[in-house]
Amino acid sequence: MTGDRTRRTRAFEEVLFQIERRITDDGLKVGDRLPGERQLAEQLQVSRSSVREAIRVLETLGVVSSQVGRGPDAGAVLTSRPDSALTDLLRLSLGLSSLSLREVIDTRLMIERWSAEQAAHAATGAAGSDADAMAEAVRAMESAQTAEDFVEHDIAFHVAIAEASGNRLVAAVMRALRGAMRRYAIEAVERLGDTRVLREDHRRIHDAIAAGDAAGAVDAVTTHLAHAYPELF
Amino acid sequence: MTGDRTRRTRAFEEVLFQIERRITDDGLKVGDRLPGERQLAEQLQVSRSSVREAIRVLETLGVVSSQVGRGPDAGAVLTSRPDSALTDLLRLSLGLSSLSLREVIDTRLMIERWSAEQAAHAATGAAGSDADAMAEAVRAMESAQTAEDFVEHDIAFHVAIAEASGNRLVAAVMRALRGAMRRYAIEAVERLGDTRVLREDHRRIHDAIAAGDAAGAVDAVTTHLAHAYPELF
DNA sequence: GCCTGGAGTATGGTCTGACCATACTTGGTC
DNA sequence: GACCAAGTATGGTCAGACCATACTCCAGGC
Repeated sequence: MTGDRTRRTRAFEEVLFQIERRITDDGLKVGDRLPGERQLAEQLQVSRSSVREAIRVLETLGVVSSQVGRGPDAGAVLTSRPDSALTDLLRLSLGLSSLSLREVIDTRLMIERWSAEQAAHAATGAAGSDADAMAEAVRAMESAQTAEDFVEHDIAFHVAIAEASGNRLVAAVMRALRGAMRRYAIEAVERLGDTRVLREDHRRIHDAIAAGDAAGAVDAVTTHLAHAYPELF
Repeated sequence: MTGDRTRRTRAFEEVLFQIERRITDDGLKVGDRLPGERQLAEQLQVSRSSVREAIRVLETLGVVSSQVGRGPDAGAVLTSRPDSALTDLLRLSLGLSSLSLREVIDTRLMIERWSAEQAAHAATGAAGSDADAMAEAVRAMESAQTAEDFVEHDIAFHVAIAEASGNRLVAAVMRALRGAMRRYAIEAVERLGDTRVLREDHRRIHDAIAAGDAAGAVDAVTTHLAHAYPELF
């Protein structure tokens, strides 16, 4: 017989399960520390290597952050940085061609339209820091000299819109999308040469959001993405 | 001085980098195999533990799958299962309270509306298997006896919509969202008791998509989510 | 010639124990 | 009180061993 699908639970998976159980049952919060690797190994009756592999998984998922040395901040501390995990995931999926650029860009369009709409609705309230970030990015793009520089601030601008939506999950996905597409974006800007159209689009988006004009913001974003990816429309 | 932020790159991170370089440069595809752990360790001049930690990271990201034993399928094979990584990420973020249920549900609403619209547009073409999956899920929900059972088929139905959109990234996010929310969904169904309204909503969504009525599909989905989460509207 | 069963072997999974670099903690010295 | 050196707990890394698994190969029997 070949291809038996059942697989024994690996030791590090049991460690993962136990750590997650502690998080949910003991109500651990961001900032709390996990026991040291050696201590955890003894408690769970596994080797330190297995504990390390489990912690590596959690670190990959952005749930813990390991610090060497000694003191209150040393060891495995619970954090929350889902961005890098999402970014790595998308970048690798693109590299493996198991996702097409088209799919990523369509997703971006969906998020961006939604974020712009939400941000415009929220604009009447506070949202000061996000608005500042948008304005700052728009300004920085005016003086960008290289494509890398331009894209960096372009990313900051669009991420600021997503953050202004008030939804951290959507913002995290947006950051991941742009991070994974960074390389392609730089190439696209270099190919384009002139960024005047893009910069004008940014101003329109910013103005519409600041004015609380949701429909206008959605429209401006849609136009902008069409300019940025003419080959897909 | 305290809190120096610079950190030496760890050995397994170098391994990660090298593996990713091979994927992009050598054009490795899903199904291709990586060298064995021992061989990789020797090639990169690191210990096997470091190689293992790198592979564990890639496995967490759903990029490789490790099989023991010997033969063509043994070893670390490149795959593409971003779902579990996304699911774990969301579940842990919810457990750590670094994401609110509100944010997850709002994201779901965004995705679901978009997917329904796209699926309706695509309905004129083939999309046979997704339509089948939807119909099958609708049928199964009629005969579900327990809340667990109902939610299982409910998830299948909504995932089928996302898949019918034709965007694998959106579908993966949808699967992750529902997977991470499974527990809450079961509780919600138990609290609700009567699922007639939900089942009627599903039929409306299904009919609208099958008829290619995009606006109707979006509307039906919005109504459905309002029924499913009355406390958020 | 074909099938069958056992030996061989490459794979990941796990464990042990050691050593290193880091960074805080402690305590002594001036 | 300020400063510096020893102590120590932490993660990071390595080497080497052993196990379970699952395929490969080959000898033997039919």
